Amino acid sequence: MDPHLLRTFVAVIEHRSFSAAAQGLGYTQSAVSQHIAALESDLGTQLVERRPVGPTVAGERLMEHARPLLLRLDAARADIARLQQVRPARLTVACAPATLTPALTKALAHVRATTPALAVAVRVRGRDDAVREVLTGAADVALVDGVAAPSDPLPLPDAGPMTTLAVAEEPLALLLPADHPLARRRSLRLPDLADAHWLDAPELAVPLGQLRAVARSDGFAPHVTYDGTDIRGLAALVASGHGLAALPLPSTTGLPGTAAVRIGAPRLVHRTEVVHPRTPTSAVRALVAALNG
Amino acid sequence: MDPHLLRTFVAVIEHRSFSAAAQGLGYTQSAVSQHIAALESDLGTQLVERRPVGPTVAGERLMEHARPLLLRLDAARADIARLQQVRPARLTVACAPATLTPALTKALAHVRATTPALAVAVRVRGRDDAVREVLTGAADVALVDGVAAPSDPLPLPDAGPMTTLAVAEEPLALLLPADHPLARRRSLRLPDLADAHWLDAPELAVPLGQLRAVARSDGFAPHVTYDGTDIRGLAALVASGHGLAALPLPSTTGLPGTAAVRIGAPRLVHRTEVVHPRTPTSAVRALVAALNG
DNA sequence: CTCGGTTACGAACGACGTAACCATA
DNA sequence: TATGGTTACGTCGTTCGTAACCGAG
Repeated sequence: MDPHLLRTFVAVIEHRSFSAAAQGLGYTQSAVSQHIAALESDLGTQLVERRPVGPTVAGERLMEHARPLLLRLDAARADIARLQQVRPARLTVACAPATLTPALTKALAHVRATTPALAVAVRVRGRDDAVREVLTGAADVALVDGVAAPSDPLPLPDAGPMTTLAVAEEPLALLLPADHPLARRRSLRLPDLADAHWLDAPELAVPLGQLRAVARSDGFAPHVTYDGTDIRGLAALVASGHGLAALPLPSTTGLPGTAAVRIGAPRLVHRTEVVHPRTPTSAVRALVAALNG
Repeated sequence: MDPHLLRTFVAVIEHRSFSAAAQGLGYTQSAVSQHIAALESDLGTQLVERRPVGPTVAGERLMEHARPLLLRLDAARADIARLQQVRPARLTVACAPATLTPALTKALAHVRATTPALAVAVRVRGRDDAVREVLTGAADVALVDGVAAPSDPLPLPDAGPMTTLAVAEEPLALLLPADHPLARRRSLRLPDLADAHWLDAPELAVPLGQLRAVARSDGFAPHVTYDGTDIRGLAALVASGHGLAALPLPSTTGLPGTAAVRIGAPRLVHRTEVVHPRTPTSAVRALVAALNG
């Protein structure tokens, strides 16, 4: 199970085509065919269905391993490379949409003021992508958010050693239409809402999967999915009755047509964490200090 | 970063010798030397210190990645292999010492009674080894224990997809000498004991690292380490004042010279979980059912 | 007939072993 | 000097690309 073969396998499944994967990888179609054949003979099973191209059952199982495997391989390489680098004149922040708050912008401003020559970049990513960029060295530090019990850590993908530190915990709120019967309540119990119509906004609001996990419930089925990162767009969907969404309380103010009700039970918080490598650059250390100070 | 090279690297670091690693792997010493040289040139850093042989800083960092990487590689192969197998005439249980309880032996008896031809094997392993054996297919199912907040899952190494299910949660108790000033108490607060003398019995009692994590404390420093799996041996050490140990309450009865006091705060439990692959054999399913029924 | 995956084959490359080499305790 | 890691080099296996092949739509 050479990583090259795994990489080819992943590309084939993603492109649903041998030739497209070959092009993407800079191989010939023949080489890709040979790679897949080698993998299949090594594992003793067919992994890819041809015409149309797609994973077999074993192939799908392999995919669950291949991606984290390749990620960790890249993470290991990046980790070693970081030990040798000497140029801390860059600070790239990968942050989840809901973490781009005044606290972050102020901290960034502070870092830029104290180290003027620093090239600062901010990129908004999904939670897992943000962590992945830190692991592979594409970003220096990530800010991710999610829901958890108070002072519990967030469940993050484990692809290698990294340092995580909580920077904020805010009450959790439910965003609902202003004219919703529950909109006047002071507080709500989450279990009562498991069967409601939910908006799944994985990039922006609390992912329903996390909600399901912390609430230990099978409910919270997505009714409508919102793939954007714009909170006004989410609010518009909520206001027009497409579903409910869980958000950090502070970011629910001033959203027209909606009301926010604090979630009282179970005791949950919206949590923001910084994630950075074990060997942070001085700029990362400065940012983390500014976020905490 | 070919897995072969990583495997060689790990062997070299473990054996603290190129030639010993070569022997262990079935290579010549020369090949091992070439493997290390290839890795070092690939990553652009020295990884191994020679004479005496040992990891450099970068090498230690690589070790943190190499082991989980190789484990997951084996897990992936085992996972695919399981999909093809047809012989469920074997049931190998890897269990942590404290999980070998009457509940388990009764469940095993039940499984053996209903499927007489089944070859049952029980092996006692450390927590991580037990999980590793399940991932690599060396065992069919693992029973592991640890400490956690009530109905929180145990922190297990994430080396691939697996199913975990809680089978028991018992109150946590502190084992101390019978004549200890706290021995008469009905209940104890854990934070008050962070600075006590602790026995670290990672194979048997609650690992101090887990205790430190759930109690969010820097204390619980190991005073004496006990590497055995025999609870009478641990009790003897506790009775003679070598330190305290946290154990599940039910297993503290009848230990001479010791007293057990329930840990009241924070609210923690000793938790036992079954771990098995996503594609359990029928025997595994039967065992899990018996454990829950 | 065409598109796309497979197979055959040769050239280039890489990996391993043998053996000579060299550095350190 | 002996032990043990390194280097040189020859052999063999592997991997890739070219090109012929073949099966499904």
